[in-house]
Amino acid sequence: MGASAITRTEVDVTHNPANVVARAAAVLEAVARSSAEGARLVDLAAATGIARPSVHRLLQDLTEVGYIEQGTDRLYRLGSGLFMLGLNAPTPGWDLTAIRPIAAALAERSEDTVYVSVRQFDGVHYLLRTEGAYPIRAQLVDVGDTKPYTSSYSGLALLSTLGTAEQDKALASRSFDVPEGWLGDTDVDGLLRSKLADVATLGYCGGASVVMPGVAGMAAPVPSRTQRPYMAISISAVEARLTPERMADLAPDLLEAAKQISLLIP
Amino acid sequence: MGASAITRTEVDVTHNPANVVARAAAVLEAVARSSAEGARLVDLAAATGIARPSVHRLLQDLTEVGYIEQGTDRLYRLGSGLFMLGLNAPTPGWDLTAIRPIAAALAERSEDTVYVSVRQFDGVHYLLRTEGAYPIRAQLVDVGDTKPYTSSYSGLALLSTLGTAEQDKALASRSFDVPEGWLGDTDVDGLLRSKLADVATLGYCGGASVVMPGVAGMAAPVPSRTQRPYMAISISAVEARLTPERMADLAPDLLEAAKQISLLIP
DNA sequence: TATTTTTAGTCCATCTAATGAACTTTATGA
DNA sequence: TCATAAAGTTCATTAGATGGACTAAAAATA
Repeated sequence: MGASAITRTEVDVTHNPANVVARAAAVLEAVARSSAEGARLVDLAAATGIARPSVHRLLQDLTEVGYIEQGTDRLYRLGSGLFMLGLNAPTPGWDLTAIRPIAAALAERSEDTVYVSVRQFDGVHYLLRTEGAYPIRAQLVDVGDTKPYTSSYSGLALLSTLGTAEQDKALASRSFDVPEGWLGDTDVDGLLRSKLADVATLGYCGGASVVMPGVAGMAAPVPSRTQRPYMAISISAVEARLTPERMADLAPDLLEAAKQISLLIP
Repeated sequence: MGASAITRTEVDVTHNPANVVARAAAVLEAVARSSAEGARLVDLAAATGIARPSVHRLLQDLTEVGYIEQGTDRLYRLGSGLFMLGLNAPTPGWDLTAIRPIAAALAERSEDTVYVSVRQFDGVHYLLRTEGAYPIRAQLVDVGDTKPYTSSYSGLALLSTLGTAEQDKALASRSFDVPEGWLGDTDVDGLLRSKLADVATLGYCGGASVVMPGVAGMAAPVPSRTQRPYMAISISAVEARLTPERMADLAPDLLEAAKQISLLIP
């Protein structure tokens, strides 16, 4: 080694530039993965492994084109420009042929109806249904339907993964088809919020006769490797069959099915 | 000019590097603007003003992250990665759950189908539809569809708020699905321009059997507090029900609905 | 089928714009 | 008030983006 020379370090390995598009995408997806409340700059830097100043400038550039928005709380969120692009983008080919057997197994195990659904705009879009062996079924939704979050446990499971702003909005505009006076003076808002909390603590939520008299259900969000959860799996049955005990009994199977599906989706 | 010297050109003004994120976004939006069939490389280069090789590499990078897909026909389309991001992105300010009741009230009043749509790139994107009580309906568009400006009165209402350059462009490329010879020797260009003028003078435009035989419609742009109008509300019905008299009768309700919606959007 | 025309994709010298360490500013909270 | 942490800014360095020129591969035409 040259004993002479100045203290000049051998090489500057600090820089690590790479494909800017890939870096910007990494930042976008880090934001998408973050809590719906928004993401902090430091966390995005940590998540992507990109230096803070670089992340900061990427976020600025992305803000300029409307793909990122920054709140007064300084947190970064996805921007509505992405929504507009997303409207024109094709839906990913969910591999339903691979997902269906998992749902079918759960339907066989539970003997009731299993739904798989995805979050779409401001509601739940049902992708598939598999019937269990039990002959009495409540046919509340069809495959292809899109329903408000508050109209099903699937919806609540998905809503629980969103920010408080979205939750407040969904609860404020809640509307499920219940007979006048059915719920009496129940604190529906509080009830629904407790269901949302259940998802956080138990990984699923469930109940009976809230959405519709005589109908019970339980649902869990399906984790995603790349995004905030956007898919849910649920079991729907007549009230008598989904007692709290039975729900606790089925919960491990529901969560296991969700986990299996998570391996098949982006 | 320097008589001496070699043929070396004075300066190389060819390069025009700029914010990569902005360029990638420009390419994405050029693809989004293109026909759903896909976009050709040359056209994207022309649309964005970026050199073909650069567009090509940007497309490659965007493909790598799933924001662009290329078919075997070599055409470039938006990728499903954008759909996934769009899922987590906020809708651009407008709150459909608040707008829907207003549309529903107009549908109830008119007994026919009411659409709410937004301007998107070079067309009209339908956000919601509420059916009226009248049983005979023309189902021309679905929610989620994006149609050219010239294919509906909603489109004309939105187009009227744009510059003459955009209007000329839209009218030049007009294409609606009418039977061969349906319009005879009508001056379609003049007719459409008169509809655009109607919006300026009356606040709405309407007519029958231009877009499609037997179908009539009327539409008004929804004012925006912060930008040029980007949303429209329209009534669609079979021709017999939307006579000029009835349109004049319904116009105040249409404009009132537009005004109410304008209070709910940015 | 051969020939032309058009478009997609590749290569590479140039040099801009992206990068991150170091620094300043702003917010949070004790 | 001061301390701490995060946001945001600056700037020398240089890696990677850029587009002209070229080649390859389709379409289009004869």
